[in-house]
Amino acid sequence: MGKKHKDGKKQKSKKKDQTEYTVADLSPALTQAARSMRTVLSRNLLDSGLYAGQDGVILSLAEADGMTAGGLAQKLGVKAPTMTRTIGRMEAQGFLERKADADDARLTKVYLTELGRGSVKAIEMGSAACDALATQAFTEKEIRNLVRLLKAIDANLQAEAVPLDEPDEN
Amino acid sequence: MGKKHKDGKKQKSKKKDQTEYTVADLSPALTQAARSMRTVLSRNLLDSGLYAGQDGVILSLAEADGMTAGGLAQKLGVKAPTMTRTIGRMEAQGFLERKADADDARLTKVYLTELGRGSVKAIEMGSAACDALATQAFTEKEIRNLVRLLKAIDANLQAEAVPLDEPDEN
DNA sequence: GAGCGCCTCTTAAAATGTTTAATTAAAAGA
DNA sequence: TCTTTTAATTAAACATTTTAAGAGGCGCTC
Repeated sequence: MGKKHKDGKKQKSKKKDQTEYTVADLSPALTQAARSMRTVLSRNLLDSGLYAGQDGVILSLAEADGMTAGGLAQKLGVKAPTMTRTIGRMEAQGFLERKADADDARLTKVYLTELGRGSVKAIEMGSAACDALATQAFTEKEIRNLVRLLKAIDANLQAEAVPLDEPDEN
Repeated sequence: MGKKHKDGKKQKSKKKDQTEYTVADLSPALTQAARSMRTVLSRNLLDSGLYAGQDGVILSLAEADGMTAGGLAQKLGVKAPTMTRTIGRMEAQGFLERKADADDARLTKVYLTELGRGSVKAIEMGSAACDALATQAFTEKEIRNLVRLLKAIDANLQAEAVPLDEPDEN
């Protein structure tokens, strides 16, 4: 950018030397960090012919091949039609294939193809490169704590966002 | 066959009591946490008639009214046409208005309307509620460290993502 | 075993968000 | 004056997501 940043452009609420973050800084910081990571991840994924959002499907299947479409949707936090569309696109790209379940014909099970299985390593490498880049100069302890807190945030929010079993009558 | 090593030689994701997270767990955890937060934030924002992504514009203008369209785009990490579109939608909704700069007619400066100014508090409250929900049972120190690390991640990724001055031919 | 309800997935329609490329307008400089 | 650069917008294209509605199959009850 051609602009010059002045040093003391604004000191809204933080000490100039301490950076006293509060809980109010969390959502913007999390949003921004996730956006930056998605940008870098997308760039890495493009080399495999994948779009952002598809890598989660591949990795989930690499861990448990033959998941149902609904299971994938739930695991990745999207609605069923979204997953149908994503799966359809990825099937057209040759990364995976659908097979009807033998026992229950309502279920659509999703399996990785050879191409899909071959892309797992590329995805993991791209993801690892992104993670390494993001955590430059972090200690292992910081990384462990960071992941732990992120997972706790997710659990806290999902507990509120999805009141799963609201037992009315049992 | 599709499964990975089943006996825990690395216990990367199978152990639940130890939670030995590694750097490889970062991007999925960050992605998931940001998705959950966006979901909750969107729900809170809908009460104000705002969509996700618009709150950043309001808050930026609340801090510095009269920013240019380009400045908003840069601050929020989107391209100029995206910001033009977002501003246009929000202007139609009555949250802000555009005015040409008096000195430089190329610049479009953006100002909050009364409606926009009135929504600032609602946004901040919704954001604060989301943050509080997300950080249940967190200590203040954990929160400070978390925000600090998230900002560091963003800085690390942006430093790589935007190789600003790239003198290609000289 | 026929009908009814429920579950799973898919299709359809609509809205948002994003990008690149091209266009318009205005300032800056030679 | 003429050329170049800058800022914003428009246009075209595509990805992602959602809700609502439809199609098909399973299980249970009578």
